[in-house]
Amino acid sequence: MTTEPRSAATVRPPGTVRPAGVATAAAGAEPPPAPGLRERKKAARRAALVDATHELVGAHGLDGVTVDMVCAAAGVSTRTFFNYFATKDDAVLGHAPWELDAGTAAVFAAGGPSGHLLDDLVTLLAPVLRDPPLGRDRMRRALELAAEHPRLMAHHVAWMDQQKDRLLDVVRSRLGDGSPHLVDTVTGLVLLLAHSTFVRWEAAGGAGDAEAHARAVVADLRAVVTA
Amino acid sequence: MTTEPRSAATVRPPGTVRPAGVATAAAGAEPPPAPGLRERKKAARRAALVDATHELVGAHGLDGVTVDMVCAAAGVSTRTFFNYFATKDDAVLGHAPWELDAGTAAVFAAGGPSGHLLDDLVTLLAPVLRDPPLGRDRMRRALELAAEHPRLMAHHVAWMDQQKDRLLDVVRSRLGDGSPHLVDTVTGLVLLLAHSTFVRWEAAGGAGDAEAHARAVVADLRAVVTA
DNA sequence: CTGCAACTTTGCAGTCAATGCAGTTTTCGC
DNA sequence: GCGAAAACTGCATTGACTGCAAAGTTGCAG
Repeated sequence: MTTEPRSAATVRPPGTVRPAGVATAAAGAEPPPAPGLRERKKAARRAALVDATHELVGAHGLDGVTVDMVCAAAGVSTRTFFNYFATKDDAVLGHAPWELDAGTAAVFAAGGPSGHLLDDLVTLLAPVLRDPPLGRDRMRRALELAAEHPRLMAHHVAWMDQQKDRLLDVVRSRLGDGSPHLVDTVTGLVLLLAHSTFVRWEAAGGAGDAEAHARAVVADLRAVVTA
Repeated sequence: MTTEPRSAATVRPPGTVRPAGVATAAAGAEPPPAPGLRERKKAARRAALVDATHELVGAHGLDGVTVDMVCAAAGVSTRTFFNYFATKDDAVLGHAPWELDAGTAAVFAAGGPSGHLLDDLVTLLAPVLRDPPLGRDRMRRALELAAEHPRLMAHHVAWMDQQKDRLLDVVRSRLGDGSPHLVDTVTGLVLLLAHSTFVRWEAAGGAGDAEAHARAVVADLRAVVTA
């Protein structure tokens, strides 16, 4: 590292804080295997880069910021930036790797928990929406920016589209291999669901439970389709 | 122009061919105002650029082709290329300006023709799907490429998302200003519809009527949502 | 706490997409 | 034909992004 560490994301020791509450209701849940220093540093850096980007964009506007500026601010080489993000815009949007909870996914694949496809989709997505990989605040800022800049929104949509594969697998296990088109359409529907939820959530100023917004979207969909 | 004209898209004189049939059922329809030379040349060039791009990509792969190569092949300056397409990928995808048929749009906005939102959406989109601005073949090739290259598909989705505004207006006039979220969700649904239709159409090898595929998608949606 | 293997970061050189500008050429409407 | 508007072109420049090989870190035995 070059000079001083970034303020924002200090590397905290492993199994400490735990967000104060709730043992996630459901079953099992082996304690997240306390990632090593390497992992934590990586996450911190990613977050720091996103933060630096957001600050600079706030100050100079989206196109007034160059990757080099961000790197300077975050104390990282340009080359490294691209080890973390494929694109400048990815940093703005805070796109980070994410996982579907394995347990929930299994339940979904088996046709549960409610048996209603759309409802179960919401259940499936809720955890990710509830705490996104980089935290709500960063996501919130990213969405605000996306709402302002069409290019970003487009990029975001595109990114979501690329995440489809993850979902495709799960949906396929639930629906079976018989109807590939159906699977595809459903997956698209999931994206729409996620997107609309984001938008509403953001429009509400980030208030309320993401899941609630998702349910509202589902209600709308039902109304429209059956009308 | 530098040397020789491109083979593919010759500039044809104005009010000639007319696709042999059907006076578009509905009312009025002033004959398309026979665009002047300028317009025709522009369209031809756009098409030529897309063709050149497709050929080169076929020969060298998506990333083996530079904008300069395309320009050389099409006999156009690099600078001009970017007067036609905002992006290299836009050329690959053959993104061109398009219009919603004013008459059909009006009918839709008024709640017609069938009164069922989804069905009417299909009716609304059918003309554009049926003859896309640059012709089916080019669209077909573009979709094939998009299916191969995730980046392109992403770009395409993003592009469609940017076209939303056009639709947003129409959907809003139909649904009223009361429920902005609903409008937004419906518009997303339209995109999903268009996209899924494309995909199926492409998967079918470009065979059959796009509208038929669209109706199939709608059927799937109904099944899923009401299940 | 030593040492090796695996993983990251970094600097550098290079490619190429994309844009602004200013001067020419082409088309339009009369 | 003729002037105005629109399109095309070359050029110079910026900045995103990549490959590579040389350091620097971390993980994990021994």
